[in-house]
Amino acid sequence: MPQATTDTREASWSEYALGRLGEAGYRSGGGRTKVVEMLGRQSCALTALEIDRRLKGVGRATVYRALEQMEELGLVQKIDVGGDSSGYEKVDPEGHHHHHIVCTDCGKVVPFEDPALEEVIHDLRKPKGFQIQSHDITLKGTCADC
Amino acid sequence: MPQATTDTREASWSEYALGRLGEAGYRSGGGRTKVVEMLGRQSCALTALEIDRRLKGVGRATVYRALEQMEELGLVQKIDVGGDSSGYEKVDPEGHHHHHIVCTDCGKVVPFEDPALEEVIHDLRKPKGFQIQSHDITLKGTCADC
DNA sequence: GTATGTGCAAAGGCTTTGCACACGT
DNA sequence: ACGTGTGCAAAGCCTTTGCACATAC
Repeated sequence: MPQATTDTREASWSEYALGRLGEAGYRSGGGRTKVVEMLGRQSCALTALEIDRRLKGVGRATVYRALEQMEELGLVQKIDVGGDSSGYEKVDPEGHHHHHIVCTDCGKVVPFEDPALEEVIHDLRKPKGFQIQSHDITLKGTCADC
Repeated sequence: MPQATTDTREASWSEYALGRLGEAGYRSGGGRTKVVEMLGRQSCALTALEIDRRLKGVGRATVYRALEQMEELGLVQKIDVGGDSSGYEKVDPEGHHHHHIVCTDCGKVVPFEDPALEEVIHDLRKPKGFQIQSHDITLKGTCADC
């Protein structure tokens, strides 16, 4: 039952994120909750403007503020999607994640994952004194349609 | 003679870049040449505004246009330096390159390289039909001073 | 001499901030 | 009731574009 499993994972991220926001001292407001639920439904990145466009009743400022707060708590990650605006996607609390390939011609973003890559990144010898919080790998190239 | 070796490498990138720009049909203009030489002197990324600030006689538009043209030819690479603006750095024609760690607190950018990482990236199984041109890996965390 | 390169200034687009009002606690 | 969250509009900042002049070929 792959579909059910996916739904459960996504639903639990929203709950998890709302919980963490509560613990961090944020009150539960309508706008931010909608942003959280919107991101929870996505499997890949969305730009702030795209979220704003889809969330009709929510102000643009609220979207940006919610994303900023969640990024600070490590609930979402800002990623480079190769345009003027950046993409945001939920961070899996269990550490499972993917990376992105961006088509330099049409702008399409395709997610991919690679266990060997994760392993190397994890074992990386970091420069002196750095405490790594996240990593973001973006491949650029041209897709089959371009 | 490590110093001499470095100087040679950097000087040859400027020449190489200017040559490629010429082959691509661009005339040699004063502003763009200064941008090329400025990038040639750097070992790591610089933002467009930083280049503009340092190049007193050159217009901001010229800096952006030069960077855009060079990125299209694959002479420079645009990288995410975790702020409002993006960084640009020269691409080594021999394929030798590094990646970046950005401090989320102070914004400091530190370069690093890792042969094992390069190997894995190179051997990566790309999604169907994608032709990879470049890759950009950014680690985020806090540095020793933060 | 003609087409391209350049600098300045204005415009454009994404993001942030100020402020008054609504809502959660 | 008090303080936080929200939406709207204005401001900010980086980047791009328009245009007239200078420069390369």
